Amino acid sequence: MSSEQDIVERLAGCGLRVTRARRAVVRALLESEGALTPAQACECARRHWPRIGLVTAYRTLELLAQLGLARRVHAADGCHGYTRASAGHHHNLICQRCGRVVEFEGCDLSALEQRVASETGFAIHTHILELTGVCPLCQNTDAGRRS
Amino acid sequence: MSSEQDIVERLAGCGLRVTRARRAVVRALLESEGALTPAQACECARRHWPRIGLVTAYRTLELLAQLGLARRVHAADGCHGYTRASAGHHHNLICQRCGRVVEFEGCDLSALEQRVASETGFAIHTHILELTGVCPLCQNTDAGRRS
DNA sequence: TTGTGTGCAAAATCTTTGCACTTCG
DNA sequence: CGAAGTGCAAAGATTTTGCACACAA
Repeated sequence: MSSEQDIVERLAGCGLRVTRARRAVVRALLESEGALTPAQACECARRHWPRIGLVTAYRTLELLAQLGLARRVHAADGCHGYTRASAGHHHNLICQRCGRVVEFEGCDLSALEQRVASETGFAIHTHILELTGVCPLCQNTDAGRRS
Repeated sequence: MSSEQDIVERLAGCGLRVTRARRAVVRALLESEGALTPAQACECARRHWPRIGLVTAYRTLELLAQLGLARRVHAADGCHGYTRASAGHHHNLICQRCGRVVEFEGCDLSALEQRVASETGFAIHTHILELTGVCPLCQNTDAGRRS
């Protein structure tokens, strides 16, 4: 997973400014175990930079997502959450009980993609893949308690 | 793909009423090649039942999704669209140019799921998978024209 | 006939935009 | 200093809710 330092360097490398507000959003994402909506990210970021506004949370999450430093989480109930993202091709594994998000890599869908491509005639470019289940902590906890 | 008749029977079988508004939304979904947002579904459904209101489109799509007769489409720009869904475990293949949605089946992720489960300790219950690419029609059309 | 389902209007949310002020580089 | 970035307030969308009426069963 990227560190705050990595992200700061990445921003600077793109000619983007490293502001307090952006740092605060980045920290919120790194600290959170689960996905954050813009409103939640704003709230968490305020711990680091109280003056941050909701609009900046929206803009910063969108920016981080474009840079590949954050990723939208597609849950059954919507896709308004963002989570930190490592460099490279990764996917998310989400705990349906506590919301924790863990990354994994090494999805090998090329065989599937080839089969579907030849069956449908589509040229397949990319995919969305997310696994959902129950994390070890929640398994050890009798049904339903939150982390 | 389910026919209108199948869907009607499914509704009736659940003790739900088969109203004109519901039929109109079902037809809108079946006629559309791509995913429909509630607003779009409402507009299309009006061709069959002009008095339908937007609220009913929301409620009906949600209802159909719960019955497994419709499915949310998770695109990069959001997940506010619904598409028709066949019975059983299927996934969507989406044309990034014209928006056409095609179903496919036979995703075999069990090996991947087992590997990730043992690496992370999660008990994996389900997954979201969508492929994105360019459909045959759009491939034959010089960049960018819509169907 | 009866109660589920509907449409409408209004409320509640969520998201984007415009603009003057800050602040990073 | 200069321009990118921010916060605020307001506008725009989207989604939900309350309620009287309609209409499948």
